[in-house]
Amino acid sequence: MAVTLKDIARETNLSVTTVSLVLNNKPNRVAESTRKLIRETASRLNYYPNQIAVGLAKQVTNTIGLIIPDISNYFFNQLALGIDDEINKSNRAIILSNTSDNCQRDFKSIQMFQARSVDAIILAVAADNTPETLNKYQDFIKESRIPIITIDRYVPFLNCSCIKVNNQKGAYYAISHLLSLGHTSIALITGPSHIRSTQERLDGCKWAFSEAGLEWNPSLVFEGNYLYSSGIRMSENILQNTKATAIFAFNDLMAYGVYYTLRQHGLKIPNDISVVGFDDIAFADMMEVPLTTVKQPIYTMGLEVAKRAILEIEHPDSPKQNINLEPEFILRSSTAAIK
Amino acid sequence: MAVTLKDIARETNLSVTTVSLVLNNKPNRVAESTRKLIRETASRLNYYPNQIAVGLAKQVTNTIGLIIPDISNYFFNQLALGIDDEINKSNRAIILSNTSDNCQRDFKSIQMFQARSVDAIILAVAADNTPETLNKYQDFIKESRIPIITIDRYVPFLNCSCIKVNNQKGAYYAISHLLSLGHTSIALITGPSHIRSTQERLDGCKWAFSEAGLEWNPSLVFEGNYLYSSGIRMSENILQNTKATAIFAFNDLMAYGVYYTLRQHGLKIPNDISVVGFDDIAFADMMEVPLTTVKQPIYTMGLEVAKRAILEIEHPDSPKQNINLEPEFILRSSTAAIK
DNA sequence: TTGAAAGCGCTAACAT
DNA sequence: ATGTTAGCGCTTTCAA
Repeated sequence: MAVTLKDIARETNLSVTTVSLVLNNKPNRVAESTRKLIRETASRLNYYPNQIAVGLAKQVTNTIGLIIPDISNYFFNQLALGIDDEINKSNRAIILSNTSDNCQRDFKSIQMFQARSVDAIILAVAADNTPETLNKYQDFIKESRIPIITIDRYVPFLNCSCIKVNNQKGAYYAISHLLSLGHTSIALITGPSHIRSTQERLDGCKWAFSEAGLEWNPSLVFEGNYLYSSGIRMSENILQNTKATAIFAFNDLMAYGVYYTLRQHGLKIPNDISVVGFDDIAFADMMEVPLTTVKQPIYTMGLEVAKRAILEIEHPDSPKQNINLEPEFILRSSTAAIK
Repeated sequence: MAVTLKDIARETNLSVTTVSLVLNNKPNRVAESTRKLIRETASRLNYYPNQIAVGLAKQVTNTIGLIIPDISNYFFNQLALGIDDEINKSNRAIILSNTSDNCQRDFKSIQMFQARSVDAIILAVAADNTPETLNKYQDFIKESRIPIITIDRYVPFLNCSCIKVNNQKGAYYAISHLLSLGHTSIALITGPSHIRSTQERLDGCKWAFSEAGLEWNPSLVFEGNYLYSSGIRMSENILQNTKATAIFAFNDLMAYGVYYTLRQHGLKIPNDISVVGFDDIAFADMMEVPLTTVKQPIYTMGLEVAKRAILEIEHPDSPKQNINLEPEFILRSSTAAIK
């Protein structure tokens, strides 16, 4: 059994109260000599407060719950890294739940985290939502007395802070770049259309097109699901059904799927076709043709969301906030001027 | 404030004990009618037991601590996925700590997890160890009343279970394959030599060479650090200082570094030089030349270590166990017979 | 300057 | 069949 306050109290012939007071640096005027005595025996006995007991007594657990769809996805593990680094500074711990993009597990995890009295929840909602399940989030969050911060995937009408990248602007950068190279027939591989970030990126594309005075062409829009395999599938479609000279995939994973398909067809990037991605996942420079992409400041986003969570823990009444981080256009070698 | 047992007791005019008994399905003979009443009001009031209080009372938190060097590393996030999936079945939670390969944070995390009364700790020790720090692990683990399971990186003399892949055999597969293709001048890019898994893989290589009646040639051994960049650096060395016709990198990341260097030098894989990796990280099929490698059953390892942790929680006296999982040789396109 | 006592929400041994 | 009581390890109010 670990050393407790009681042990120190017995050892020093003082009360548990006094020991607690001293070890927590409370402003009570405890004699300097006894302070010293307590401190010394505490460190001699290797005392470390039982956080479970502290949690019960103070109703604060110094724990933050993190709910994400897939920790093996670069985006989310990078995020987790940022969160962990920030959380760590304040001596809190993070308790992790992986939902495999199943929103039922979102609900289950929120409940479990509440039962464990986490101080805040950071939530990247699962992708398998329907309008009905979206409502359920509202119920869960409305009743929650602990702050919930959503990340990346904004859920409309949810009264909680949300941190994400400025998707419109990112997509706008991508399309503008391709337009500036003379491409006008640009195929899009999007994410699921019910996901907010997909819609936002789509908006950014439209914005760029309309600014250039170009018509919006729905037959160049292909709905993917953000997975590698759908990049392969959709680019097959694109090759068969369009004369696109460029492809903008709504994330890098799908862009690499495009790479695969083009390789199979003996087409060269960027000479035969230009490709742009979104995210800037790690292994861009491992590819034979480094991918031009829109970089999301993922790690930074992790830091920010953690800071935000801590802020809402410490100031429960602070107004909810929507934070949009700025994307950055990264020019590499997968795009070229049209011939 | 959440609903407590007391609320239900008040609502039903029963004692907290009775309510607790019923809700925990204790074999006390509580009248069926009151059971029903309690169950109904509990679900009506949306009762969910406070896990912190349960933890304090039972000294069991249903929480497992996970300490890993780098969650953004494919190996570890795949592991985390397996652990999470297994843990989840038993309604436990996982509390995560990322050490950035800094062993001081290993110690800090172990301490924190103890303070939080986790039921078990799963530990992949940080890579920055020295003989002195290795001793410190012993102290920490000897004094720990909660089971600690180490993973992947075996620490000698540590009295705790360890789960990892059979590194010797994996390396043996890799070298045997290259030998069978007629390569005899095979360069090795290893990990840090003080890491156990490096030593084991080295052993496997030696075994294969000696079985083939070949001399061990230390000038073909290059010490890397398991990072992409060191794959690049070491393969530069190899090209400059050896006449190797094949390279076995001790992990895939470094193998991709080799890809990079060879590309820079205009060398073709596998015609000019053969490359074998270790791990089988996700994006093998995203590469232009799919990598021949030794697959570690990482996800399975996650499941297994979680099962082992649960077993040691439930049977604290079960003897410690060293489990070696079997690697699998994956033949793709990065190796060819010598010309 | 220090300590007693109540309480956080739950469990469990022991009454009744 | 149900309730009383003590206790898990800590914090905190109030009293001495």
